[in-house]
Amino acid sequence: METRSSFLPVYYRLAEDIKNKIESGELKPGDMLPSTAQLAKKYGVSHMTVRQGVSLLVNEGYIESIQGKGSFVTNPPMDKLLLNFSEENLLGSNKKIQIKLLELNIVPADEKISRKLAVKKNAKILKMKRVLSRTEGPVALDSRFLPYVKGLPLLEKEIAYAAFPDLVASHTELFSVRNKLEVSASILSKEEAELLDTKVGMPALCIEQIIYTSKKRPIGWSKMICRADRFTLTAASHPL
Amino acid sequence: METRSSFLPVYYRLAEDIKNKIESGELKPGDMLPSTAQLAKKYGVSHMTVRQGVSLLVNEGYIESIQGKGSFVTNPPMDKLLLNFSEENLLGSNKKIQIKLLELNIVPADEKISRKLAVKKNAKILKMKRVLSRTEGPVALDSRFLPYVKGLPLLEKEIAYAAFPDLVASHTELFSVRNKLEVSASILSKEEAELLDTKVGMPALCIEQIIYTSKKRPIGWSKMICRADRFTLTAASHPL
DNA sequence: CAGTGGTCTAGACCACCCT
DNA sequence: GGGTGGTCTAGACCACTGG
Repeated sequence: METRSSFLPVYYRLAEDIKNKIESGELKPGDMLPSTAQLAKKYGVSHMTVRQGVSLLVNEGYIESIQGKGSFVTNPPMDKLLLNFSEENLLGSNKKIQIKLLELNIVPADEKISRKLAVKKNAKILKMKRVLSRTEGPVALDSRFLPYVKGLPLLEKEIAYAAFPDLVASHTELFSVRNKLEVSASILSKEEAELLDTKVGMPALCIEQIIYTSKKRPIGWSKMICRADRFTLTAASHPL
Repeated sequence: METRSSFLPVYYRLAEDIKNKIESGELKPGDMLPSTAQLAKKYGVSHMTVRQGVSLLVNEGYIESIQGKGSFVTNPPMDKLLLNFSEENLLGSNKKIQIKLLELNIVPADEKISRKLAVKKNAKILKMKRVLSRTEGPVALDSRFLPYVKGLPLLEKEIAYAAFPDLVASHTELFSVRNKLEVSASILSKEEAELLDTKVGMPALCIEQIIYTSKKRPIGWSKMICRADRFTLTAASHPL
């Protein structure tokens, strides 16, 4: 008749148990867990089930297991942070997003582009330039470059609204991929300031994105200039 | 006499096998994997071993498993990025790092600090201010604030050189767990420019860090102003 | 219903570390 | 050696999906 507290898997409860002991301070970083055999006995489950639970904690970064020695509580690395970067995120989840396409061209690769995209100089490059706005006004100015592939028409809607990685994937017909971000700061030029409806000399976050194929070939480059007064990047340590 | 290509676990080879099929395009995002039973038969291993291999791919973000339906190739999310932020990283791995402690004080919490650290106004706050330099000169100016705990002396060496999360943990004797970052851009003030050996009006990356206990209580706040011409943040999508 | 992934077992064996 | 984690099995049962 007792209402069981767990409709959850055993290995999961075991993991929660240990996690609680860590967060309450009963187990401190560096401490060794009971051996799998001991835990198996204590919880009345099999060796494999214990391992499944402990593995979960290893994946979550709470525990480090060392063969032949034991499993130890780690002090979770706080210098590894998860950064969420997408346009929805940037502009808020509202539908009050305005995107204006300023330019859409095929241009020859100049020095810088050919370096960034690892293509020959004067190779055909699809270039687009957009202004992203929220209700209160312009937030970011975005320039995107990708190798032009003939016979792959893109709808203007798609060009304007697709997230960069998706756009790159759809234009190049290559799958999956790596995304590398570089974040810097700059000061708005006259042209940038006008497009972003503010004054020259204001500070801006400058976010460069390079999209790679599975084997290191760059297939897309994007540079985003964000008004610092209207946008900040956030990141948080680990999943926990 | 044949040299076996695998001194690696079976589940690992199985995972690599599938991974290769994904990266070569043989398996596309959305495709369903063979069922665990089929894979078990094909590779001549047990159900559990197959699951171990597939789970690995799930953890790495290649596969999504749905109970009752199947396991499917995902198009890996490119908006989730891993950011590495530490002072070694910031200043390069060299030992040519110079850290100068400009200020070390106990100050009463002002409006802003009391908000950031969720303490009462005028609570005692340990404040320190540092300049971080590489060989070519100053890179960043760093201000750190944490609630003062009496009877916890800190060595000056420690104060100057410890990573912020470590410092916070050691001063509060709490196991800090969460680290939240906020990245913005600003323009150097006269004072900042002097300390960083450059001119007023230069752009700077502005990185705020807040350290939390396991249950959301803020126990440390740091604000770092980085010369944009000497430092950029980088992040990359997922593990792969 | 049959087919899928998810959990769990009881036991075997291996690889590694320490003493 | 004895203790640790890591791999693997053969089979049982459950939970969920879909026709």
